[in-house]
Amino acid sequence: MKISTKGRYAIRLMLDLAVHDTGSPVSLKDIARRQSISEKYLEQIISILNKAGYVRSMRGSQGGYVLSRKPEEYTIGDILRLTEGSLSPVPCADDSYSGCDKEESCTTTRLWKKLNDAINDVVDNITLLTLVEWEHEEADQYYI
Amino acid sequence: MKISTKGRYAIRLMLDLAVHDTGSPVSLKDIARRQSISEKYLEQIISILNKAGYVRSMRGSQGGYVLSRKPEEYTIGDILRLTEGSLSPVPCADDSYSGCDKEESCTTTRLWKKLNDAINDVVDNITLLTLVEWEHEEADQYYI
DNA sequence: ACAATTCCTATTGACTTAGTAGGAAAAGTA
DNA sequence: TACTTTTCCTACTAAGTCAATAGGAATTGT
Repeated sequence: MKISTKGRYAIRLMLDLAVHDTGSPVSLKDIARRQSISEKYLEQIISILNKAGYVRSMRGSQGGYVLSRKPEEYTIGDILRLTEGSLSPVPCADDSYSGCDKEESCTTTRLWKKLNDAINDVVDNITLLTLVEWEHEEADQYYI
Repeated sequence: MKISTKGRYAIRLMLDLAVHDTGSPVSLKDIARRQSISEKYLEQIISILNKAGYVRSMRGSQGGYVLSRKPEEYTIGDILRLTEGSLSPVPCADDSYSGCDKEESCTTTRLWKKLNDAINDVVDNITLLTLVEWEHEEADQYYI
């Protein structure tokens, strides 16, 4: 019942892009250094985000990545589902599931759907902007 | 982000015991047949529940298992944590975690803790009795 | 004695995870 | 043009997890 590093790093990557959004592209090298994550591994993760249109890339020297939308337009659920696949705790609680005849009794499915709803309720109501704001709150504490 | 068959089967196993609690022990063979799960695999799972004192066993002919407490005294969270380990979606959102210095920024930890709380809120407020009641509700629908 | 049952340990094939590795292609700069 | 920086793409791998299967020992009611 774990979210893998792929999903967790994707969140940190996107948050890093949101925080360092100055108009000019941000290189993976910088993100990797700031987040202490292998640049080579981040390459694979951002490639998923790139293909899905979540980020835009500029190749070559001085190249890098920028968010293609505003931070408030990405939910955490979007990012996690893209990188992790379905967040449903069991296959049969997934909306796109269609193989449950007698395998799971409906009683336990009802349980899993409740759990699924609770998870979605969190990740679909927190956006990248929320995380940026949280980060600022944290920083404020040092000055107040 | 999946609950494995071990945890799911454990829930179905305990629910089966709760539903078929007539005082006399229920054999794994019967449970395996009713739930369409390999008896050998169930052995391993119920062994965990047995060692934790969740069920009591009677060996030999006419042997089997009975719940050691009342259905309302088991939460789904108890059963899942026992069989699956921690339900926390990431290591650092776990209460017993103590290795996070700079690895994860506190911002994302705050996110994972929210998710963790949401998950626990569901599984710790549903008991075996709840599942039994749900099962009866389902059955009722055929007669009303 | 026998059958049914729990108990215990080992093994296995498939899959997933968390990267590492090497190099091609593109683009800005000297 | 040559060089450097950067993205892009594919392949590989060691370690671990999952979901069982397998075989047999110990116990107990009939």
